[in-house]
Amino acid sequence: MSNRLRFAPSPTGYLHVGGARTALFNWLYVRRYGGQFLLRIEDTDRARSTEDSTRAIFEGLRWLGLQWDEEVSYQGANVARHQADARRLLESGHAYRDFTTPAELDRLRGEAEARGQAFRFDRRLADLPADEIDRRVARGDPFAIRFRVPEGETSWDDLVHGTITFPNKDVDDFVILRSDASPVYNFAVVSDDVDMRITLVMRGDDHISNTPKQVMLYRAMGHEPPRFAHLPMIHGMDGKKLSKRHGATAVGDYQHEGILPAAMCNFLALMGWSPGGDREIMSMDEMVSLFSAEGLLRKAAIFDTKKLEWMNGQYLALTPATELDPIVRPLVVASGLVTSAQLDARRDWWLSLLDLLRVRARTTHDIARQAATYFSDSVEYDPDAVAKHWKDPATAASILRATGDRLAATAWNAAAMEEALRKLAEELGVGGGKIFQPLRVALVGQLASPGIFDVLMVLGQEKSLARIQAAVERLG
RNA sequence: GGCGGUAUCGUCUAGAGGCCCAGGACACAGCCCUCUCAAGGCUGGAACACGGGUUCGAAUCCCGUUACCGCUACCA
Repeated sequence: MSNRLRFAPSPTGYLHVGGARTALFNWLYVRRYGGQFLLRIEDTDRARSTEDSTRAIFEGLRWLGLQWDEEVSYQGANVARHQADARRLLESGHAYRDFTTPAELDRLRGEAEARGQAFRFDRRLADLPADEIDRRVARGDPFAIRFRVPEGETSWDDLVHGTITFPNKDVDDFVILRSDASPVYNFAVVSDDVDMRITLVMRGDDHISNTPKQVMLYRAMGHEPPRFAHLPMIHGMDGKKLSKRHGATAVGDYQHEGILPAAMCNFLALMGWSPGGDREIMSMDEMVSLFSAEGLLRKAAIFDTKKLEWMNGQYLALTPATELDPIVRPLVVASGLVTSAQLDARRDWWLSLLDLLRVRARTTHDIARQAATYFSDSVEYDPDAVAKHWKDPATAASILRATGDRLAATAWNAAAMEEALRKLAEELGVGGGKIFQPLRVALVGQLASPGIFDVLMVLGQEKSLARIQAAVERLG
């Protein structure tokens, strides 16, 4: 039988990195072992669900490259089936009507707490004579439908944890259909997973305690439960569940901070899974072929953005300029210094600039930021750079004047220019840095840049000479 | 409280009884390379939660303790 896995987020926010990781593993599993990867939006909680977050989930998944098979399903559209399933459970005796009101339940819970005891729902509370039940139903009294948990114990063979067993006595008769006839989460999930013919449920391990309930529901409904794999949580740097306090937690945040989707997937894959050995940087294809359920980890991982950025830097260095172009281009165009058409007109030049910058950037924003000076007409001088390399204006001006003269008389190629400037340094009796550094400030205004001859080449003769001239004037 | 889950450097992890007085990566520090910054190379500090077993031998198996996390809702 072919594998059918699903990712089932509730649209109550954005696509969380934890959710993205879960989606990624479901996707990897299907890619590796074959089958379908499905998406189900769990929007039964009308009050908290929004279309915006549904859209954010789609966008996040698409950005990461996790395309789902078949049509998206919406849990909210399945309520009629949930109700029918509940009714069937009622008829078969696996469930019963409970007329206890929520207020009464609250009272009982409060009393138990006051006594220092754990509140347990007592089935006898709902144990009414049949004619009394009929009378109340006829009268229209509200009731919830509760599942009758059987004697014994419930266990399953978890793909990541091995066998997990729960004594049934530890699980209360839980509500499956509220008095307003809306289904409760644990029930809707089972009804939907049965309907979608899900074979493996891979989700966060915060659902482990829900699993015995779901397994019992499958059996009561006459179905074999699917397999389960409970993935570890992702925590923030303080070891607590990742939340807004930890800063960026939505995959969209990272997209906007200039992280590449491939880097994000690679990083996420390493939270809760390891290919074994020392493998770290892996393309999507490599991850697919390396993925295995055996490599799934049990321990919660802490999300370390420092390592994500490092990894992104690795990807930037690995990604050809032609692939970076569509990502970085909108960023530099947004700076207003250049138009997309102008970039097209000098495409080779633009790609070579990207090549220069990508190897020393950690995010695509770093690239865009550093690219700005190559488009602008004037140079913005960083005060620190000026203080360091133009410390003595007169000396700086004279060196720059000499540099400019020499460059003007040299063929505009890196090798020739390097030879000329090194010769100049020798004549002046100084090290190369004494020339290159002031020159760097004149050309880009910054302490750091790509190699100075690369900068000269990419800036071009006219612009370079003009900037040197401008620097000399400013210093003089 | 009850039940369940987890436990290797600050962080991500390798490790499936001897190869481990524990390896790699991020971060940190130092050095090298070098026109700067990255990248790269080298070096350093840094961990098997604790206590009992089992075994000739345990990070690896068992038990207990502790800590953390989750569930314990007519939330999802």
